[in-house]
Amino acid sequence: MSLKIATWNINSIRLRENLICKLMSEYAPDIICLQECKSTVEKIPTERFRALGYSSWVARGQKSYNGVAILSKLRIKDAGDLNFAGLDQARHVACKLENGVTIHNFYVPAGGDIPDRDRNSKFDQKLTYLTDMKDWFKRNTPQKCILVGDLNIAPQEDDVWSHNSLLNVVSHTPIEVRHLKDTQASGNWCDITRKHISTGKLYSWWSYRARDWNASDRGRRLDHVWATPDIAIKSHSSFVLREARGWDNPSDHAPVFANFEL
DNA sequence: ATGGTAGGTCTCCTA
Repeated sequence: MSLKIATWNINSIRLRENLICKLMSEYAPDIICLQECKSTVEKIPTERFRALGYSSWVARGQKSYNGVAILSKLRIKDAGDLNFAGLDQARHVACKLENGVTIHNFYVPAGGDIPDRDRNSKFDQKLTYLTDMKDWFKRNTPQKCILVGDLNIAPQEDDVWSHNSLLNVVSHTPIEVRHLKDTQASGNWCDITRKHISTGKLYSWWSYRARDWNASDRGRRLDHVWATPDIAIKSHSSFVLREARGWDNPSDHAPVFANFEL
């Protein structure tokens, strides 16, 4: 069976209901993982999603901040969530499909502005969150798993518009990259996006603050699709839907897609 | 070197 999955930091699921429906109608992923829903679970508008075939869904939410959801055309069997760094925030939800594949959807803390864990508690929480992820996947060896989400780190030089300019900017600092790599290694995760698009600049986020995000193109690849080796060998293509950043009233993130033939 | 925009909500926090 083929499996097409998309991950998208939506920056308010209620404000962007139309854009999600557009993605569903025009690109028809089997599974859409959303982050920054900024909504309690009860207020998520699921009716139109259901009408478009996404009748199985799970979410974790809170008022104003964070929030994650998995909207699926395939029946979801089981769901759960993990709470890392003692934050008690809606930053993770997981589900198991009937074909035995598990999907993890993460929204890693952004980490504030100052890249120093002693001076900035949000940066400390981000690194602790990644360490807790690493420890959890070390203790619970993932198999037949796909991990997606806004991990808020652009690890490679080609994942940012300027490696040198961003070395001291939260999202691309060496200590964050090291933490992300350690997390990746702990679960034996394969970076699916870079498996298929191995060289060249690739971004999934462009700041709202740019005068012209498309012309200046100062992007970062903050959104990721990973898979365990048993699933990774069955992946065959990936893409970032850059055009979605230019849709009306857009999120500052573009959806990232991966295709599998399981 | 600085400030730029966006969303949610309860007047400022977070990204």
